[in-house]
Amino acid sequence: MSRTTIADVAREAGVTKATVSHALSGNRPISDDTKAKVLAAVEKLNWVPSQSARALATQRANAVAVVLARDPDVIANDSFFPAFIAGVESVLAETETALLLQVVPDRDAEERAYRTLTHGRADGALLLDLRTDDWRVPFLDDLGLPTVLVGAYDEPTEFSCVRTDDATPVREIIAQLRADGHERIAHISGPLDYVHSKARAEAYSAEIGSDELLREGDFTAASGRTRTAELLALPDRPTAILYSNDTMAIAGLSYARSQGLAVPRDLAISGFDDDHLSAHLSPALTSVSSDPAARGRAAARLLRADILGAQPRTEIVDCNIVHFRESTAPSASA
Amino acid sequence: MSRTTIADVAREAGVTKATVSHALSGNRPISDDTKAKVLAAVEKLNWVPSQSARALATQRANAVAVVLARDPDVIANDSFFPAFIAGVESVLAETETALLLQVVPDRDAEERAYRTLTHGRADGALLLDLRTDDWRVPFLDDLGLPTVLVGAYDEPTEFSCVRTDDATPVREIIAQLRADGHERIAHISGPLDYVHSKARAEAYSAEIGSDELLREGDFTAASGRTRTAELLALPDRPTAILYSNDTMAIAGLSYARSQGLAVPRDLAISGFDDDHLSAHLSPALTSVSSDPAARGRAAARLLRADILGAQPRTEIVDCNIVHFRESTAPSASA
DNA sequence: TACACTCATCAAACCGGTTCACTGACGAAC
DNA sequence: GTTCGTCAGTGAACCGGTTTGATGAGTGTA
Repeated sequence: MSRTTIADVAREAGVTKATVSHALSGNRPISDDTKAKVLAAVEKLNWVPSQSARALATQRANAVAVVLARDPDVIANDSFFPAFIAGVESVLAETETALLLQVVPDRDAEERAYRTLTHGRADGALLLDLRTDDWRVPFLDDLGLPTVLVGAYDEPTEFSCVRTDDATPVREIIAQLRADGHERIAHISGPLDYVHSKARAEAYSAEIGSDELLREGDFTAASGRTRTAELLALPDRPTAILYSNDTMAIAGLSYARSQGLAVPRDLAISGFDDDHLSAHLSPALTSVSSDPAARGRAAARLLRADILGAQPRTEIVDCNIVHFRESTAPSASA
Repeated sequence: MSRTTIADVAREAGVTKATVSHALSGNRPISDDTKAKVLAAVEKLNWVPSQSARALATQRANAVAVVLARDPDVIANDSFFPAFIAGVESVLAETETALLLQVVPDRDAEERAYRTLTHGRADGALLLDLRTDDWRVPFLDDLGLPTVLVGAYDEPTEFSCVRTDDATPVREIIAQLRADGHERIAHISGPLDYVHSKARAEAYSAEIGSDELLREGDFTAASGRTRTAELLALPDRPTAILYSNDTMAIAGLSYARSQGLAVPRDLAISGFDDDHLSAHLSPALTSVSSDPAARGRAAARLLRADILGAQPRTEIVDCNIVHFRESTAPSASA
């Protein structure tokens, strides 16, 4: 089954390839008459233009890419990612743009991946898991690949950016905990070179006025457990812990319990990112839902605009909502 | 910055385009001497071949696709999908194959997506969320697109297939529950036109010998709650419920509790698919881990073989492990 | 010295679209 | 009746690779 090409359609309609192309794209005026003939031929032959030929001719891949340098395990346990992708897709679908996903093991592979992308595979990229002073930003700038940064990026940059306000929910949670009588409030952050971890940790430090009870985790359950153990072993242990994601919070909760502490009576716990199961735990986990789908939609729209040549701009998606649940309920003794 | 092409490399190395191509692909013998010159030129100019040009010339997109017709919400709450994708990627990365992800709203868009894919966008596809008598199977067969089915598919098919044995873990759980003294064991399934839901439900029915306590859910928390409520309202209510995924199980657990039932004392509960948080719930949820990453790897390998023209074959990934946890612990009263 | 036979390289065609410079026909203006 | 402008459509070049048939140099043989 040799596939039908635009030449077949042209022959069928009794016109040239150029006419077929113009009739369909509308780039040149074509009489309604021949336009109808072309459409009929397209229909009859069930023709679909070859994406690779079109990409070569137009220098447009009609695809955007997400390159992830994460460990497969981390991807699997991340509640942000799938929802974000779903949001991205909902926008891309409108323009028949495909989403290219690439997971790479190391920086070398990542550079190669981006290089290949720029050469006919994708028209733009979304940058996730931003680090402070991320090497990819100047690299992609160099490559000239339209890019949207997801997360805050403080260096000056030519790229569009989707940010959220992570400081406000942190302050809200701390305010509530204080109102409930907590004075020793700790924070277990994600890796501090991730911009979002850092933003949360800095909001915590600023509000509390000290880093004494700040510990750096890495978003895994194991680190949630270890850091929690450290904090609870302190002579003057915290009565509340704010975690930078739900996985660590739940691991912490389960450790605290194993030490005979009741949550929230002896220890208040809050997560971040609101995993879909968190509301169903017992105690239900206080967390911050951040509508990853909305951020995905915003990022996709910005990227589309960038590719079409619009000025880069920063969009703040105001989506963080604190859900206070049982795990931070005021203890009866307070 | 007009990108460098193979012609630039050829000029730099003092040879023709053809020689560059052969030197790199090894399709024709090229002297070590010129090969070295070519490589030096490639290095110097930092040349990366254009994927679109290559795709057009070779009729190979070097990409495979996953088209999802799911609701974005469902994607966001699915623990299977990200891990599966991660597994797929780990295999594709070896051959610089990209993964194309497309989320479509309806069947029309899905057909169009597949048509476009076959025309220069992708070399093959992975089919998820298989239904009994799925229209996509004959459709893709017609299109001639190499495809791997993920999940059982009972109709005769020319496609490769990655299956799992879902019946055994269901039987194991039921056996354990019976050993713990349960006699009224219910099952809340996923939509029964999904092959994996159906396989689980059929294993349940066969083992129990009756459909009296079988209810059809749809994998959402809401359905888990509703169906649980129905079962618990029965005059002779079940003392154990087997859910077809963890989300429904947790929703059911939380409903049962709201009705004053203790888990596992008054009601034993088991999930399926082992969400990463399930082990951390309290009570920790008995579930079946199914290693989605392993299935992703198997599917990607089969697809790669298919694209290269291998005979289609079915691979059974034996990955289902039942994790018995507190939610099905034998009640003290038993 | 002529012949066959490799081996390395070249030149051109090809993949399937898009785009641009050009042509021919027709109507309006002078 | 000639000239100009517009409009619809044509033909060829082009995008950047890969592939194939032809070419020429170099070696071995008769």
